[in-house]
Amino acid sequence: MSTQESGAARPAGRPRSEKAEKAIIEATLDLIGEGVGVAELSIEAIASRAGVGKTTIYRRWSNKEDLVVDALATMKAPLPPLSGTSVRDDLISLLEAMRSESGQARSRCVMNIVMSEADRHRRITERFMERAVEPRRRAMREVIERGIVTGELRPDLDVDMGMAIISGTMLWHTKWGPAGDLSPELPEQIIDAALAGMAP
Amino acid sequence: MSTQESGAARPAGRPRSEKAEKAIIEATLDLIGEGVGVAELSIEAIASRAGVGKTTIYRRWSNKEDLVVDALATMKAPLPPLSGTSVRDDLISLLEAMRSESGQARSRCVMNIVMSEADRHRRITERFMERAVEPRRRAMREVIERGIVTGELRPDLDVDMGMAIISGTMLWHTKWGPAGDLSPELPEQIIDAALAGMAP
Amino acid sequence: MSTQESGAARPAGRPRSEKAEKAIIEATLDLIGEGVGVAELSIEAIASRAGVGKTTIYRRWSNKEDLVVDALATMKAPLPPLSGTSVRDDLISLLEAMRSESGQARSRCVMNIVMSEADRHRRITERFMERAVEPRRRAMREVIERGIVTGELRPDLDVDMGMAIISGTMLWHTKWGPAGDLSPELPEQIIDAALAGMAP
Amino acid sequence: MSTQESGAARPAGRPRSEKAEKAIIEATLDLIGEGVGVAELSIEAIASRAGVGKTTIYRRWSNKEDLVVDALATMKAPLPPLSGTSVRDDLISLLEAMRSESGQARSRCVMNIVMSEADRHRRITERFMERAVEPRRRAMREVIERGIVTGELRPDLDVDMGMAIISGTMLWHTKWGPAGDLSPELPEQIIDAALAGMAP
DNA sequence: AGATAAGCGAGACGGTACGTCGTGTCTTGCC
DNA sequence: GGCAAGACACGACGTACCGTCTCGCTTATCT
Repeated sequence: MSTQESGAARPAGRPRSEKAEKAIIEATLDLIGEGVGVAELSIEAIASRAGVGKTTIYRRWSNKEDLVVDALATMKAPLPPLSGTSVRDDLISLLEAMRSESGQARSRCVMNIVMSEADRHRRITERFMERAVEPRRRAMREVIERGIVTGELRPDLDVDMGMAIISGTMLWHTKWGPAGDLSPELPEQIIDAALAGMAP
Repeated sequence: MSTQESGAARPAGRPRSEKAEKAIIEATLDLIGEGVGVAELSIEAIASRAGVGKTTIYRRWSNKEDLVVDALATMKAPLPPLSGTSVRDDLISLLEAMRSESGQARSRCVMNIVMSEADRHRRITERFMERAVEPRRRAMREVIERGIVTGELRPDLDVDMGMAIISGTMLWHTKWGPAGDLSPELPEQIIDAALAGMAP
Repeated sequence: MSTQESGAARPAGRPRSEKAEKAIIEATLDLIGEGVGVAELSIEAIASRAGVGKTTIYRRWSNKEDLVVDALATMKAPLPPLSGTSVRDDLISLLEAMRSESGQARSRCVMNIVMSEADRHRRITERFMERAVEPRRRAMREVIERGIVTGELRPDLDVDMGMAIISGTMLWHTKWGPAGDLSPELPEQIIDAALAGMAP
Repeated sequence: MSTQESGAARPAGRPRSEKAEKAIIEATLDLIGEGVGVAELSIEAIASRAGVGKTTIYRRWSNKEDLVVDALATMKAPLPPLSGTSVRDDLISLLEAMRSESGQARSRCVMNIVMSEADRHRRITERFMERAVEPRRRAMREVIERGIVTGELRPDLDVDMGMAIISGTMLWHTKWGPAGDLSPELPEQIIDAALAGMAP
């Protein structure tokens, strides 16, 4: 990596340490992954875990929300490859990606935060949705619309409602389903039940 | 009333004030209703709003979680009267009850807490589910099972999955749907979409 | 102990328990004797040690100061018998009484309180002086005045100043003298030194 | 002074504020000067009056006693200039200094505390004695020893007893004398009475 | 090479809330 | 009506973090 970007006007003085920045983000996600909520998340703990002074954090983010927004935004949505053989298979793949991700502590905690802070810290939710949820949403929409075209799904299907049914049912199981990890058969079961009302 | 209850040993000293207890619970729900999360919820603020000393709170609940558990548990589920004319009507009534409740700030905040604290404060969720969610769940199950008997629903319908679809889709709209209040037509739309896959 | 005093007009209801009263006073003096100052002296501790409810204390004394005043007032000044053979002997007897008393923890603590609360709780001091100090003062004054009459002391002696010298010197040794108990020879030494300036 | 002491390792981080330290000490003495005893002396009140956080106090002194010890230790003994013309004049000067000081509320309260906490908080007394009482004691001893050399005082005089008589008599008047301020003639009267027994 | 300037770890700062304890008052049921 | 027990509103305790502010360095660029 070049130490001299040609185009940008560089401010005087010592440049900010990228290493510190990464350590801070990582420490934040670490703590979140341990189930620490936004409120309990203490800047002091982040600083200490990142081996960094508090000033170094506050110099970059003016408050905790901003930091969390940026930290969560680094979580990307690893879209599964879709075989394209059938709508059913692709939808199952999408749900299976969600299911396996929900098995990881960090992802589950991030999801909790995103959902729980929806009211108090709207920006956290918004930014995260845009970066991490929207791509999946788009993928699911494409699959469904393709299904309508191919005749696998009813032509008068309300796409939004269809997506809501699939995602919502999955969400329901994640939050209220029997404790412990989700069964591997769940995506298939959900899709089959949902398709029953969508097939022509 | 007899001054001498035979069975229970009445403890010595001044009995605990029911008034104080109610004021504390009410103040807690008030603050929660203003969007204060469990973490930001300060015992000092509750005490002050309830016009009560902190000791009076700590005498009853040894920690914040216990208090919140009890406070949320007082939120009862006002089950709507079900006409019983058809499965469709009854399910719409159930969803409509949820929709109108989600319009109230306090209920919405309570729901947020219950969902967000699911990991950190499992007991909050458990107790609330048992007191407030389970009755509705039972009602919905009865409606669906009755529908199977009357032939309004497919005889081989997986009741649990059916409930997950309906509740989950509603939940989805509550959390991720277009901002602002839910449309009054939503319950009807959801039920119609869901029934499409459940009708015989 | 009779439960029925003949003469006094008796108020209705159960008479106050003399036993409780004594226990309270005794507990108070006990605690004071352990070096607990007026401020640290907790009504709760007194009640608990006396095996008495707090109400029983507050029914009799409206505040801590009143209780302490009464408690200290029960400490009497056991004036030593004065041989009367000589002024010197009598003065030594008086100081010796003070010396031996200062060896008892309770007396020493009481003295500390009386002296230290002089400003804050003037009534404590006043009442105690009147009951416990004044009699000794009077005794010493009589000895000195008798000495003037008998010619053992200078006829132009300022009696008040003489008393101040003797008592003050003793007080000084009590508070600032070498740590530990006062030497048995001290009274004699003080009186001899003081009489040097008082003899004719 | 060099800004770079070679030997001492300067601790990292922001140095402690001398201003805060002084404000705390001053607030403590202020409150003591208003007659607040050690027990009633609340750290919260000191912090508030000093415009300082409680932490800033606890960072320096782990308990109230330590703080009071340091606060009282800053009270210096402003020794009066001694003319040296005669033992009598010098002793009167010393007593006069004590008298005028006892007119100031703060000094009087400090004295009360030092005397009353002698048992409970021995360190308060010890440190204060060393810093504030010992210098005066030394001055008085020098005057008296000089008097013995010059022949103004008896050669066989017990110096310690002489000091006890003078200081003790003064102390007596301070505590038990007629209420209100001490008479301006008192020092002269005491010294004359005391010297009567010390002159050759 | 030296001056200038911002970033850095450390940690003190004025605050707020914590959960505990003791205050003086009150409210029970028993005596 | 006295009594013990103990709940009550209140306020100080000593602790933990907050977000801000100095410190003495270090690390860059610009003379």
